[in-house]
Amino acid sequence: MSNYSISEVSKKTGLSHSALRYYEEIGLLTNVEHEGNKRIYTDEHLRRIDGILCFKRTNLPINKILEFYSYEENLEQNIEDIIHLVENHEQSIIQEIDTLHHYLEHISDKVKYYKIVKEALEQKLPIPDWDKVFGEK
Amino acid sequence: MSNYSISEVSKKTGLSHSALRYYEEIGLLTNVEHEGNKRIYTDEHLRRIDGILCFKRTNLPINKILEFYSYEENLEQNIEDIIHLVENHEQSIIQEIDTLHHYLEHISDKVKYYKIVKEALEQKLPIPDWDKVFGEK
DNA sequence: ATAGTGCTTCAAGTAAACTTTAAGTCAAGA
DNA sequence: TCTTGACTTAAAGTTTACTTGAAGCACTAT
Repeated sequence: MSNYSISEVSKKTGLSHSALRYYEEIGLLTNVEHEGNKRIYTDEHLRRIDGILCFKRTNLPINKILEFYSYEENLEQNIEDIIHLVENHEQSIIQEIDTLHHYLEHISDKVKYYKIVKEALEQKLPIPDWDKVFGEK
Repeated sequence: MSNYSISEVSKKTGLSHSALRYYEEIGLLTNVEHEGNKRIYTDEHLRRIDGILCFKRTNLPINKILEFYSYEENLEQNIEDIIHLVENHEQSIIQEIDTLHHYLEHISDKVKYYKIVKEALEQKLPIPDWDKVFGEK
């Protein structure tokens, strides 16, 4: 169990100093001790930050992340809510992956199309229509 | 080739009236004619909006979308840039899908964990540690 | 004649998630 | 002793992508 300065935590987590202070201010990081006038973070904090980043990188808004950790304070009483929250989030990630897959195809088509356009331009041929390349609709 | 009022376009695309006006204001929707004092959208506009939404839903920021359509104005001159833009975007979508898959596993573990916790609570057993359920690290 | 509907403009307001700035504390090193 | 560097606080500022509000025009229905 070691202690870390804000700079060390920033390096380890990729979060800026100001973001770390912001998280503390809004109550997302709690129990940050001060030795003299300096913050001290523990391994416990690092684990919490890992959790936060897991939620954040999957686009759970901060107020929901706050909600999650507030439920965790009293698991017994909030077990239903916490399961609800993480299950919902799981579904929204699955949904988002699906959406991205769907639109990725369109974007890949655009890549193909503009490469064909480039070829045509280089050979001074007429620029082919999208519909001619991919068919109507 | 038909014409559409702002309300019809809003219904068809899911974009709000104000969003449509905003897109016009920033130059993302161009050549919107006014008959009397009313906007008229064409099939051309609907196609453009489809394109915009494809980019938007894959998290391409609006200024990049603007950039894309400004390149399109002069394909010949900007073909390299446009290919660059769509290829970059394609990669960032692939990357994002990957990230989501990665964190989805963690979230699914959380779902499992809290369901086990719920069982334990119901049977008045001690709440198992995360590490006991999933192993260290 | 009046009310309602659907549109218009322009300016100001909003939410999320930080960042920036200004002013100050504290300990170590030259 | 003085300076440097890492830290502190509190308040104001930033960005993105819109939304909201106020005031007004044009047409239709009563």
